Amino acid sequence: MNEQNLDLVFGALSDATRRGMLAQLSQGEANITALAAPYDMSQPAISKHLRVLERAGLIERIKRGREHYIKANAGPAEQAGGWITYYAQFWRQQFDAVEAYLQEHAEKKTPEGKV
Amino acid sequence: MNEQNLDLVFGALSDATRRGMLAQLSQGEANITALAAPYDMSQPAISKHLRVLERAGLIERIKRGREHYIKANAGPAEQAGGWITYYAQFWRQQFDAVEAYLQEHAEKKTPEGKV
DNA sequence: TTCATTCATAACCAAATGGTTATATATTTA
DNA sequence: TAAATATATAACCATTTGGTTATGAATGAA
Repeated sequence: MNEQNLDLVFGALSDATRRGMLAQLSQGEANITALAAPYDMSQPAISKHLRVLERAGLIERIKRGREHYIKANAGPAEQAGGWITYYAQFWRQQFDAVEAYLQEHAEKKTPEGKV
Repeated sequence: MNEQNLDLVFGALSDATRRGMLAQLSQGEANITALAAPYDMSQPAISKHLRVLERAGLIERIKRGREHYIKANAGPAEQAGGWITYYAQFWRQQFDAVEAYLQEHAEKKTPEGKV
């Protein structure tokens, strides 16, 4: 997964409506009408959100007659999650190291360990 | 972490420059000049990117004299990563279930298991 | 065949985003 | 004190984003 794909995936995840759709898809595939139901939004708006998710590779479309079924694709999300997990490890490590240092040098905000 | 915070975190992560800064911060805190160095971009543009990261809670600012040191904050990233991990589990599960079903019913693209 | 349903596309709009240049502020150095 | 450095802010601009209404195309049902 290159940088531009990460842009698309994180960008797609940065909207509550789209995350809601993905959450709904965790229950299994759904057609577009069903996906749209929870939102007070025009049908073309829904269509646009789905296109964003599709461009990011987070969903796939399967046409069955006049209905389009949507299913979520784990791969790109896992990649994006991997990016976070990898770096968060280092950030967490540094934070904990500073905490430990402060602990050792008793530079606590509540001295003597009392409240 | 509420929906709006997730918007901010994923939105902040959806730009390669900002991800690059966070990657750099995995090596430890840095001042803004150092963070800006790899990018062919004006100083105010860098300043804006940092503000986006800050609003998302992904970084913190520590002023030491005229220099502002930046350090990454693991918490919000971990939360966002948790969102992905949680749902990706279901999406992956469904995908694998379909794969297994197709396997069992021998509806493979390469019949008889041969190429 | 005709009507209803499902979905996509075009055209438009306001607001947000990501960049710029110019300028200001605070701090350090000479 | 004067100059240099580090950073922020204001004002501006083009593009993208997230919504709308209007319309069209494909499919299914009556």
